[in-house]
Amino acid sequence: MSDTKPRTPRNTLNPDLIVRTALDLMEAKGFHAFSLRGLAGELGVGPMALYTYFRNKDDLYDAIRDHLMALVPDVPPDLPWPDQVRSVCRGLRALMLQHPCLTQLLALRPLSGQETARVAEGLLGVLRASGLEPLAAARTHTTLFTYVLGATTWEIQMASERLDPDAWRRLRTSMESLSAHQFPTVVELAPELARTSGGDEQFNYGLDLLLAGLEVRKPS
Amino acid sequence: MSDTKPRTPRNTLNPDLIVRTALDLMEAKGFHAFSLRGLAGELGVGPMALYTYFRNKDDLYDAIRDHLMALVPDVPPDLPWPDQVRSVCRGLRALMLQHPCLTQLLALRPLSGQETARVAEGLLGVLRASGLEPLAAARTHTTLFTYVLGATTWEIQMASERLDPDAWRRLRTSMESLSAHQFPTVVELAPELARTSGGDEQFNYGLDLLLAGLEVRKPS
DNA sequence: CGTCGTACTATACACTGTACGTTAAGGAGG
DNA sequence: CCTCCTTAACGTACAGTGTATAGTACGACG
Repeated sequence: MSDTKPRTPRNTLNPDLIVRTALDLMEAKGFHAFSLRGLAGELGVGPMALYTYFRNKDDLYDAIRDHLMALVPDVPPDLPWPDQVRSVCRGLRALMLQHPCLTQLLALRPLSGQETARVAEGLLGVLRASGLEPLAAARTHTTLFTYVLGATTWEIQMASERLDPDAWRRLRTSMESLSAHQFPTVVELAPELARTSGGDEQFNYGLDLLLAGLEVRKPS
Repeated sequence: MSDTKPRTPRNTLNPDLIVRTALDLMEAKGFHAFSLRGLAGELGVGPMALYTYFRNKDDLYDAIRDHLMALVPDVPPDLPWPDQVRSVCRGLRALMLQHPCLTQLLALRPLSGQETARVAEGLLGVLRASGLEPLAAARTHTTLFTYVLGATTWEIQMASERLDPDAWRRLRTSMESLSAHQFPTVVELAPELARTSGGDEQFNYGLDLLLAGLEVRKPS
C-alpha cells in the first residue's frame, strides 16, 4: 500500500512550453492574478520546478516579453517611409491590444532581448533611410515608441475600466459631479473626451501629428 | 499586573496623514515594496486601522494619485499657447520624475478625481482657446497626455535600470552581443540610442514634434 | 551494473491583502 | 455623575505570494 505519488515524468518541461502556458494564463486571468504557483499547477508540477528554467519571476517576465515581441511584424518594403512607420507603430499597438499584459511587461522591466532589437532595427532603418541624421533617428525612434506605449497603456486601462460596471458607474458619476463652474471645458467636452479615450482614430491622430511634425522638420 | 497594552490614542489617524505617510514610504522603499502592513507600522497602528479610512489598497492608491496630481502647476497666463502647452506637459513630467510612483499609479488605475480634472481643464482650455474644434482639442489633449505618460514611464524605467549595476551590466553586454550583421542600424546607433533613453532634450524633442504637427494642421 | 548529474519534489519562511469579530475611548442624553 | 452608543483601533485568522534550502528518483553513460 505504499502510495507512491505519481511523479510527473522527467522531461515534460521546457522554457518554451512554460512561457506559452504562462502567457495563456496571464491572458485568461489577468496580469495581476498570474502567479508562479498557478502556472506550476497548470503545468502539473510543483512551483519550484520552474526555477530549473528561470532564475526568478522577473526572469520569466523577460522571456514572456521577448516571446511577444517576436510577433511584431516586419517592416513592409516598397512603401513610402511614413507609411512604413505607421505600419510598425500600428502593428505594435495591435499586438499590445491583443495581449494587454505586454504593456505592463514593458512598463515593468524595459528592454533587452533579441526580438526587441529586431523591432528597433526595423524602425530605425526606416528612419535612417528617410534621411534623418543618426541622433534625430534615435530621438524619433524613442519618441514613437514611447508614444505607442503611453497611448496603448492608457487605452487598455480605460477599456478595462469600462468592463467593470461598478468602476464605470463610479467614473460617470464622478464626471457628472464636476461642477460646470469649476471645470467648464471638461464638462463641455465630456462626450468628446469619452470618444478620445481609445480607438484607432485616436491613436492615428496622435501618430499622424508626430509624422506631420517630422515632415516639417525634414530638410528635404 | 494586568499588562494593559498601550492602545494608540483615538484620533491619531486621518486620511491626509495616511496618504502623506504612504507617499513617503513609496518614495523611500519603492512602489513594489510598499505594503499596507509597512504603512500601518510606520503610523504605529495595526494594519486593519487603515480600513476605517480606505475601502482597500486600490482606494488608497487613488487617494495618493489625486494627492500628487494636486501638485501639477496651473497653466501660466499671458504666453503664446504652444508655450502654455509646453509648460503643462513639462510640469507633469517633472512631477512624475520627482515622484516616480505616479506613473505606476496612473498606469494601474487611470482616472477620476478632482485634481486630474483640474489639470485636464487647464490643458483643454488652452487648446480650445488656440482655435481647435472640440473634438480636435479632446484628441490633442489625450495625445499629449499619453505621450507624457509613455515617455516618462520609459525614462524612469531606464533610469532605474541604470541604478542597478547588475542590470546595467547585463544590458550593456546584451547590447554588445547583438551581431552587427543582424542588427546593423541598432549597433551603429547604440551611442545615440543610449543618449535618447531619457533627459529633457529627448522629452522636448517629441513634444515639439507634436506641437509642430499641430501647427501644420491648424487652419490659421 | 553502478554512478552521477539533473529534473523535479517537499518543506519552510517571511511576507502579502483583507474578512471577521472584539474592545475600549469619547461624546451625548438623562 | 452615570449610562449608552457610535466608532476608531485591535487581534486573530485565512488563503495566498515568491523563493531558499535540502532531498529524491529518474535517465543516460561508462
